Amino acid sequence: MKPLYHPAAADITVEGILYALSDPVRVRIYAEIVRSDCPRTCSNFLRIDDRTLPKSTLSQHFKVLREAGLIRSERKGVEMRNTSRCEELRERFGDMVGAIIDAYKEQFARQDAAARRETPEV
Amino acid sequence: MKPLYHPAAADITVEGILYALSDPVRVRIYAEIVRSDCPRTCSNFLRIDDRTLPKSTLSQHFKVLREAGLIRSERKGVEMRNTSRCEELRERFGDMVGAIIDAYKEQFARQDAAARRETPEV
DNA sequence: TTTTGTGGTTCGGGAATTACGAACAAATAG
DNA sequence: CTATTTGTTCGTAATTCCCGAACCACAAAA
Repeated sequence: MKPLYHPAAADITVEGILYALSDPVRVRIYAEIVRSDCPRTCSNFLRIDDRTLPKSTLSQHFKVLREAGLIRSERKGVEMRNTSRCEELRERFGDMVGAIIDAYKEQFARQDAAARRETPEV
Repeated sequence: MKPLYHPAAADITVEGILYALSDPVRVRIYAEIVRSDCPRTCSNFLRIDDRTLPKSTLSQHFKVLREAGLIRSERKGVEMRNTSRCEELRERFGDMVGAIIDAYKEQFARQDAAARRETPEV
């Protein structure tokens, strides 16, 4: 099986990060990886945001996150342990990634609130 | 001619902004608009980053920036005045956009430095 | 050791986007 | 009016994206 490509910290680009995080599904995944203590696997996200995603699609999303430099993936037996590269990113980009995640969090909260207003619970 | 669509501040999304700024050409344009005192026009950017861009492509880039909510465009005679929507963006997203621009600035500086090392001037 | 199961990747093709040349539109100058 | 300048729209080729099907690697069961 092909080795997993991870860019060196110096090769991580802003455009790569922004592109990776410009997809709501990928952000949900990334935010959960950041938030979580233990590493997350691909199949932790088969259901996300009320949608069921095929695993081929998920695999692609993880690849994008990995090759953008946002996460580190290690095979551990059958599964893949994904962890965030926080420290390296902060080192290189200051609080940019944090600011993005925060902005998304607020947006998701708004959207959830709006949805709840539409459908005021069953 | 069709009216120009500008999203209301409340309708600006994080993913829209990240996507718009995940293209190096668009970032150069946006950064220049932010930096500049007077409004910038489309044809200010026919040459950018050592490439010549067709104006149809440029027009699309401006449209993406506008519809993401990053810039405001007003027809003034034959040309289009583009200004940044800084205040609204800061209001809504804090320092996210600023952090992105700063990160890009540093990256561009690095890349220019690396290029100069390759070609140590004629 | 074969079989079965699980987690994930790769491949292929249709759908959706993107880039850009050509034609067009609107304002202004001569 | 005609010519110029600035920018948009349209059509199409090229690229990218999504997802089902097939596949690969490892582990545990038989």
